[in-house]
Amino acid sequence: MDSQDKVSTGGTRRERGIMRCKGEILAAASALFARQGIEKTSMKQIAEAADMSVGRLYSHFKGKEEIIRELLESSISDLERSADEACRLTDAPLEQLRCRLKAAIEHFKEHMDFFMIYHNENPLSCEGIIRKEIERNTDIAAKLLARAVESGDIPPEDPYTLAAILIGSAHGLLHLFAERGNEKAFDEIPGIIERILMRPLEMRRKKDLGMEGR
Amino acid sequence: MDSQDKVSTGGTRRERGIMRCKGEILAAASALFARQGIEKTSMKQIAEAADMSVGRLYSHFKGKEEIIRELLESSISDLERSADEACRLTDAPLEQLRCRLKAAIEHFKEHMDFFMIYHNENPLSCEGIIRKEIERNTDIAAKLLARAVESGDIPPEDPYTLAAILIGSAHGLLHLFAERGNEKAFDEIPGIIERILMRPLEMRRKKDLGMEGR
Amino acid sequence: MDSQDKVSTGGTRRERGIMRCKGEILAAASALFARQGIEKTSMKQIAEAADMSVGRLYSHFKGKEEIIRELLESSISDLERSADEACRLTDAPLEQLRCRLKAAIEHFKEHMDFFMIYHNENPLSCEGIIRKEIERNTDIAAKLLARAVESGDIPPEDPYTLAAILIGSAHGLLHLFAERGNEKAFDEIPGIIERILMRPLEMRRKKDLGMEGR
Amino acid sequence: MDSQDKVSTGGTRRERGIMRCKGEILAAASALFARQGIEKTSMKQIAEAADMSVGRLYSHFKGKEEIIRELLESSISDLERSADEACRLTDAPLEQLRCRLKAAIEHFKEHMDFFMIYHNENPLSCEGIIRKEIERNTDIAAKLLARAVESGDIPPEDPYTLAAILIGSAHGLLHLFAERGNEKAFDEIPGIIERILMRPLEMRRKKDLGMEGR
DNA sequence: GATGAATGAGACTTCATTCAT
DNA sequence: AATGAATGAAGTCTCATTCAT
Repeated sequence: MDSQDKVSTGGTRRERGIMRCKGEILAAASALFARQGIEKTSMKQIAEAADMSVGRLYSHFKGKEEIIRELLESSISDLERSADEACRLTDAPLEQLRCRLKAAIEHFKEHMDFFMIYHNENPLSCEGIIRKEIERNTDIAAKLLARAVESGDIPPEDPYTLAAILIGSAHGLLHLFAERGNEKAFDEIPGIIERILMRPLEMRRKKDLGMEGR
Repeated sequence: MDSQDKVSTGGTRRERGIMRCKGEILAAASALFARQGIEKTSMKQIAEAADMSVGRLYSHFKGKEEIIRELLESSISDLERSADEACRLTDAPLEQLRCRLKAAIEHFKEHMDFFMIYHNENPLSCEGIIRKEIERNTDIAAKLLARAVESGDIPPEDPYTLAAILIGSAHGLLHLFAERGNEKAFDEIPGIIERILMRPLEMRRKKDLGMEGR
Repeated sequence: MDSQDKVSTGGTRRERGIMRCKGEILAAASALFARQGIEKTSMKQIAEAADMSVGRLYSHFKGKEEIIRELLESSISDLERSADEACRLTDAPLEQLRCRLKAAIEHFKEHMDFFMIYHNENPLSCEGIIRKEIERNTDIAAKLLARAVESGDIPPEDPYTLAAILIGSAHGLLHLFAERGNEKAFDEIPGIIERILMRPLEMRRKKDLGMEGR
Repeated sequence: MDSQDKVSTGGTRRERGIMRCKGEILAAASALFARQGIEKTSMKQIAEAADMSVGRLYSHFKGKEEIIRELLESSISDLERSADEACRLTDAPLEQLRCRLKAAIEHFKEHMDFFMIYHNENPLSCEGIIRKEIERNTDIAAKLLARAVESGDIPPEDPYTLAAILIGSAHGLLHLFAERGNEKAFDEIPGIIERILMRPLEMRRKKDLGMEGR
């Protein structure tokens, strides 16, 4: 369901061929970037990994920069789509946040190459695409949290602060488990965050309410 | 009290000149690394920023690699020293953790260049120095948290999980405030973490105890 | 029949193009090395002499070291092949020695660039390739001389001593004639060595035998 | 008795100091050149080996080139002086040749550093000083041999040819023994050359005379 | 369009030489 | 005169990009 798999749908046969080719390039680049970093990966290496000539890379992309940008943008848009789809079934802000978090973590688990790039690469590289995505994510989370504050689900904390803590915690746990080579543990992250972060927040609000009720 | 300022003490006049020069190189490199990343910074740029010839860099450092290593190692050891000194006055594990966190954040605030490098650079670069430091910090925090669990200060959660959340949250908040160019807000981070993470943890434990007490 | 001329046989058109290119690089390098020495020849000079860009050199060779090694090794192996082929028709050790000497001298005459490198270059350079070749040649000559001693063709001198004298004399004469720019005189060297060195040696043996015969 | 030891004679105290200093530089350079080659030896290395600053090298020599030239010239002039002195006691050309050869070999044995430089270094380097010395030596030997031919001591061969063989043989043997690390064997070289080269030459002449006598 | 050899700018590094102290 | 830090030219090598086939 991600960009590399999208190659076989729509367009003429030629267009599909082109998309397949672009997909192969991006897949090869992704694997190399994840393993050895973007800067240390040369166009020749990408061409060899994608089993094609260097020249063909330039038929499909303007240059290395564009490969990086397109890879990051498509990966990020896949990630966003996953998150967006995951929270369609509910309107409750905290529920949406939980769904988005779970979807994002699942996505990383399924796309470890992207995870490695996203977590290891300098977020300033390639015009700050990664940095912008982090900001964007924080924004979305903060808006949901603002609604949760308004509706009294959680105490009146600054939503951006809460978002930063939430996302930072998730990153920290992903890092910890990835370091240990224990990607299966990714599944536990939503539960951990629920127990350590979300429930206490909600509890605090309920307790306050209970006290107010007297 | 950090490596760049240590320039003016001890040694002959010539030695002090040498140390000043090394300091100037490291300062110039630090600023460039922070702004544009390590890989994108050339020896020529460092030399120009430090207002000297390229050759002089090689009188003081074996090569680019050594500049990076020395900069990171001295910065990290400064950071560690700050943290170690900050927690000397207490034995209580949670108190030590709070002190270390506060010291680290203050250190980052005082050394924004290092902060940018530490937070943006690929943690695998330069033999994984940054990665090791993150692991080391997680280790220290986890050990303190383990003691806190044992002594019943916090509920029996996995200490590494808690450490990852704590440090991840701090990173997230640092990132948020740095993004906004609001470094003054760094000071609020310990309070935020106290309120959102630490107190609920401790409360949960006390409530449990209270319930047990019945 | 030597490496530079082997260009036009076998392979696809492209492969032949590549071999031609390698050949041109080796030819240009050979001429420069002969004229001004290996160390004093830069990659830029080689590229200019071969009428190509510096980068192209690195498409065909890993670096300068490899150009030197490949040039020396192929030249030396050509020399050895010439010598080996020249002595196939006889089994008599002294006859083989004469054939090898003649072939080597003819080879040098045909490949003056290689001769200059072989005779002028520091024999320790490039992992001692030249030094090893000299040793190897001395070994071969010494073994043939040992057989000649055993079979009574020459008096019982130490074969390595004789080999060193033989090869040293040849080198001395090559040097003398090369210095004078008189490469045609190379042809006379086998005759000279025959008259001054070989015949007296054989004569001595025969005289001894004659005396024994009484 | 060579240039390095000459420092303590003549001139004012200052001049002697300067000469001592030059001698130390040349001695240090000589050792380094012998061990690792001229090109691979840097001015800094020479200064360190001579236990002085780089700047001082330039007080005594115009540059690296001049150190090389002066070292080679003084070493060569020592060698020549040894040879010249050795043949003062006789007028017979062949006897003079024998004395010169013996003196040269002894000189090499006593000054292995110079021997290594003389035998390994590219004879074209430094304006061809080594090459000129070889030519000069060949000239001297050839002139003595010409006299020997004239006076009927040896048969009427071309004296330059004989000289090249003689010197080439000596070089070959020096090489052989040096390679084996057996410098003591240098002493045997005059005897070997006598037996293998000189005596047969003289014998041939005598035999011819004897035959003529009938 | 596809190929991959070729280009050439630019990175890192070394070192002979200079010069302020 | 002595020092050795500083200079900067020059060398080796890499790699994104181009272009003839």
